[in-house]
Amino acid sequence: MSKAPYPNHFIRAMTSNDLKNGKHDYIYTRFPPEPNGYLHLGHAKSICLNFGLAEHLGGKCNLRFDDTNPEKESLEYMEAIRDSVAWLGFEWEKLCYASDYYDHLYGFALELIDKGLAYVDNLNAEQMREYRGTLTEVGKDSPNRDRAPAENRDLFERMRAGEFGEGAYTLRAKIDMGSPNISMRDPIIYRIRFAHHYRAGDKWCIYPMYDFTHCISDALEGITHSLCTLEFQDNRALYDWFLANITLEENLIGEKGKLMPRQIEFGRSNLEYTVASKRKLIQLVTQGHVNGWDDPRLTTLVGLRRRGYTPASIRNFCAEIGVTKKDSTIDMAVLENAIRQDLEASATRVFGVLKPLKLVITNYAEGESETFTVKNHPKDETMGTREIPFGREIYIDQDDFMLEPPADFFRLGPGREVRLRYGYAITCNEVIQDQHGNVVELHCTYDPLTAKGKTSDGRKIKGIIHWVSAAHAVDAQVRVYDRLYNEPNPGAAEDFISLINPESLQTFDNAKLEPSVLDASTDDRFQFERVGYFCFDSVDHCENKVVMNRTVSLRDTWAKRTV
RNA sequence: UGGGGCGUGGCGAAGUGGUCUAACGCACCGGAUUUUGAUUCCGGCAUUCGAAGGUUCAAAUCCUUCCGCCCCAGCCA
Repeated sequence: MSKAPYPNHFIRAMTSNDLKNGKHDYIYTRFPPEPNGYLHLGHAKSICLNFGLAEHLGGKCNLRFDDTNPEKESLEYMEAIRDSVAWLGFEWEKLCYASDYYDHLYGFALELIDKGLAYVDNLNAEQMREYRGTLTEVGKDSPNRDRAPAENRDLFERMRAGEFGEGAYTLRAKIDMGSPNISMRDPIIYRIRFAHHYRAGDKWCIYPMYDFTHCISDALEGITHSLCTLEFQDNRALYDWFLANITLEENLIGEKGKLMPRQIEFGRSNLEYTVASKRKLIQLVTQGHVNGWDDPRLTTLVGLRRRGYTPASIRNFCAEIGVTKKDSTIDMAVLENAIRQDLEASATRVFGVLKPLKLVITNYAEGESETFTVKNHPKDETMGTREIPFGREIYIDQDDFMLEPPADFFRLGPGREVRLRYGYAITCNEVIQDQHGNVVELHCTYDPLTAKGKTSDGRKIKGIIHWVSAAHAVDAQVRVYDRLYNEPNPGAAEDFISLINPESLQTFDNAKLEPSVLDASTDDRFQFERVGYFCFDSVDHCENKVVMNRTVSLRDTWAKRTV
C-alpha cells in the first residue's frame, strides 16, 4: 500500500527544530524494550515513533534491550522482540544491550561513591519504604547516608564480590529525601541478585536499576532524543541528575560530548476491547485462555502477524493514531480500517464458503462442467486471472439463503432468483429440509442465457452470491476471530479473565474453497469475496490440511442493519 | 491534602492572538456507481475548543480561578 506521509506531531517539531537551529547535526533515537514479554501494538507505536522519526529526519535509531532485571528476562523474549521489530520493516543502526554496559555502569557507580553522591545502605525493603515518606510527607535520611566514601567503596566492592546476601545492601544515590518528587528521594541504583543473566551469565551478582542504566546507556550510544511514555516524566529529573554527575568520556558520547540526551515523553495509546499489560498477557497465555503469544486474537505483534496483519498496515495504523502528550483510547475500527485498506488493494480474490449448503442445479447436465475465467482483482488488471470450475452441484453459504426472506434480503429464498457471481442466474425451486426443519439442500434451475452478466430479457438481478463447485472444492478449516473482549476496557475490570468473549474464536471445519488456493504460496493473502480477508495459518496449515485465518471481515452494511 | 502531566465533535488529531461559524482520519448518516450489500465517488456531521471570569479592536490560542482525568510512595521497567 502507498506509504503515508510522515505525520506531524510535537516530537517531530522539537527534533526538526533542534536540527534547524543547529543544536544537533543529526538525531539519534533508540527503541529500548525489556526482554520480558512479547511486543504488542503499544510498542509498535513507540517503534514507529523512534525508527520512523529517525528515518524521516535522516537520523539513526538503535534497538537496545533494557536488560537489567535477570529474573524476568530471557533469550526467547529478546529474539522474539528483535524479530518483530525487523518484521515491522525497520532497520536498527546498532543492536545494543544494557547488559553490555555493566562494566561502564559499575565504574560510574564508583565515581558517584567517590564524589560522595552515592552510599551503600543496609536498610531492608520495609525500612526503606518507611524512610521514603509518602506522597504528602517528605522522607527522612537513612542512618547510613553519611557513610564515608571509602567505606562505601569497600562495601560496594564486596557487594559485587558476592559477600552479602540478596537484600542485605543496596547502593543509593544521595540526592534529597525531602524532594516532593519521590524518584529523587535517594533512589536505589544497585541491588544484589544472585541470578543468572541470559547474556551476562553469572558474572554479576549486583544489577543496576533502570533509572541509572537508561540515561547512561543513552549517553554511551550518543542518543540525542530519548523518547518514552508519560509515566517517566518524574524520572526525567533523575535521568538528568545522573548524567550531570558522572564524567562521560567525550569519545563515548557521539556528538563531541557537549550534549546530553534529552528525554521527551509521549502518551500511551490503548486499543478498545483489548488488554496490553504484560502481566495480563502473560496470564492469558500461561493459563491457556488463548493459544500462545501468537494467538491471532491477541494484539501482540506476533499475534497480529499470524492473524494476517501486514507490517504496512500496522505502520499506517501508528501514523493514524498520532503522537501527543495525552493517553488515548483508540477505536478498533481504526486498526481494522488500516488492514482493510492494505488488503483491499493487494489481496487476491477467491471464493470460499464457510458454512456450506449444497445446491443442485437440476437442469444442468449431470457429469457436465465448465470453467469461468475471472479476475483476481476487480480493479487491478496486473493481478491477472484464474479459472474457476463450475458444475451441477455447488456449495453456497448458509447465510445466503433464507426460508422466509424479508423484502430487502437480496439473496436466495424459495422461488427467488440470484446470480452466481461470474456465472449464471439461478432460481430456487425446491428446499430440502431434514426432520428438524433444517435446510439441507436446495434444488434450483439455471438460465443458460445469463452468462457474463447478461440477461436475455434485460431483467435486473440484484442479488449476487458466491459459490464453490462441489466436485472441485478444497476442504479447509477456517478460523474466524472476533474481539477477545466485549468490554471496551477489560483491563480496568477486577476479573478480566471472566470477561473473555466466548465467541472470540469460531472454527469452521467444513469450509469449501475454490481449488486455486492450492496454487498459492503460504504467505499470500486472499479476499474471500463478500466475506473477508484471509491468510494461511502459519502454524497449523500444511499440505494435508488447509487451515486459514480470517484477518478481518469485509465491511458489511447488511449485517449491521440487521443487528 | 506533595509533585508531575493532560483536557478541541462518538474516538483519534491539526491548530501556539486575526484567513477558526476550527483541517484531517476513523465512526456515523444520506445519495451515486457497482456481476463483492465490498471498493470507489459525492454530500452531511463542533457558531465551538473542560468551566467561569479577565486582557485585547480581535482568543481554542495570553492571564486568573475553578472542575475533571492520568502518573509517582518496586531492592520492576
